[in-house]
Amino acid sequence: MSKRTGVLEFAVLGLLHETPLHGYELRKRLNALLGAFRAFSYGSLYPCLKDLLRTGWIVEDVASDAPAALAGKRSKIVYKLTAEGKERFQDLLGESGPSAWEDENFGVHFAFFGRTDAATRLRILEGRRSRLEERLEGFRAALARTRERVDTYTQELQRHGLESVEREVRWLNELIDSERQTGSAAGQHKTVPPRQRTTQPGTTGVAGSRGRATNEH
Amino acid sequence: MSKRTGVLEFAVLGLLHETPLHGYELRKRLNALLGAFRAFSYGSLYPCLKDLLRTGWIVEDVASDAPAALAGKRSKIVYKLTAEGKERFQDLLGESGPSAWEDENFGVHFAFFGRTDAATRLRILEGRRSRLEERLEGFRAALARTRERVDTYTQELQRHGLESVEREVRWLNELIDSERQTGSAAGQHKTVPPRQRTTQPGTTGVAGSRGRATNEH
DNA sequence: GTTGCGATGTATCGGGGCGATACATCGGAC
DNA sequence: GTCCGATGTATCGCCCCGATACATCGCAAC
Repeated sequence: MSKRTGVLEFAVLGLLHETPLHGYELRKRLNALLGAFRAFSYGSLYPCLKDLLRTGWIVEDVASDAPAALAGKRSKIVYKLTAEGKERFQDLLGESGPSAWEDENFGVHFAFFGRTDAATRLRILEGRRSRLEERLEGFRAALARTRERVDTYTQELQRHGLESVEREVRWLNELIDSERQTGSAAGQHKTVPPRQRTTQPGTTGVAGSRGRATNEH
Repeated sequence: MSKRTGVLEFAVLGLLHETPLHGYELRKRLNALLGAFRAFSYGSLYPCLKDLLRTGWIVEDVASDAPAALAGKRSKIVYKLTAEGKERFQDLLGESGPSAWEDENFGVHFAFFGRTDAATRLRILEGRRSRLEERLEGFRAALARTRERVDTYTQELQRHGLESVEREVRWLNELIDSERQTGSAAGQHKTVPPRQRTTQPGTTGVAGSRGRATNEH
């Protein structure tokens, strides 16, 4: 218990920040929130909720589902954020160091960009980009080193990975440009500008290695 | 122990199939072999080697590193494949069911395509593709469902993920076309045709969520 | 009207694999 | 002569996933 990287904690706190929820619904929103980035299972969620309960960031509430329902059975536990929990979430939102743009954490931070300070957003985006460029170097070096020494298909796999990261860098560049324009020029649009795709239609690159979820069972 | 999905076991067997290796070198090649697909640490490798030893797929050999070196210290344990290990590897190579194209396994199977039967290759590629197309449906549905209900940045994340999978499907399509041409027309080229990129230069999409490695520490 | 089934809902257990860590030796730079 | 980074072997804590087990609800089929 406890050490938990924080991504689950962060996401739960953020979701509960808007409205109290019970586990089942929470998980669905969680996996929608994080998109293809990653997906959590109950085996992670419930232990995490217990921790959050223990530390006092959230409290549970046996909801009278329908007001008219007779008391007794029909549990349905609703979790809601405490004042300390909100404070904690704000702290996490403010993070702009390397931990905010590492592989595991970037996705969540990005998902909550709507509630993040503009300067922090930009710093995270740029940190992420330089992280990926760093990795790109390593990839290119590895590709050059192993060329002619490994299987053709292995090379294809490496090239494939390389191009994915390249695409992700391009994606970040677009986002950074958007942020810069919005930030300096007009002062304050809602979140991100209309997003007129520059030229080529496909650019991104996150992709999920860890299992999609969506459909249970 | 034991239940091990098989990807590590598979990769180790395949690497050792070419030449005996010791742990350190094995890990480096492992992570080169799998490219951006995934990266294993010693915490996984050594326990796996123990299992393989136990089941008899491999044996260890205290290598006389340089022939002239005096015996005694300087351990350097070299692992080599047994006949049973080779057999096991062949069995794994022949797999063409769903397990061969699931997220966790597809990468390894692909990495060893050079030693895989052409028909099996095609079946795996096609299985993978339909798996991804299935997922695409879910994504699109989720995107439509959550639109206007979630954060702008969250939507961007979802779109990003969606496009990544779309790109991966295009990549698979190219590969499948290549396989088909090679297989029917000329009978037998070495592995994959010269790979003249059709039109647009960027297409792939695997990307790594789970940590790159390459640089230790 | 009851039978069945899929969605909603809560919860735990086993264990795979990662990150950190601890050592030890080697070759070369300074 | 010594410091440092690469080579090398190995373990431990623990996060998180997948599988699994229940229980209830609404609703459609028969």
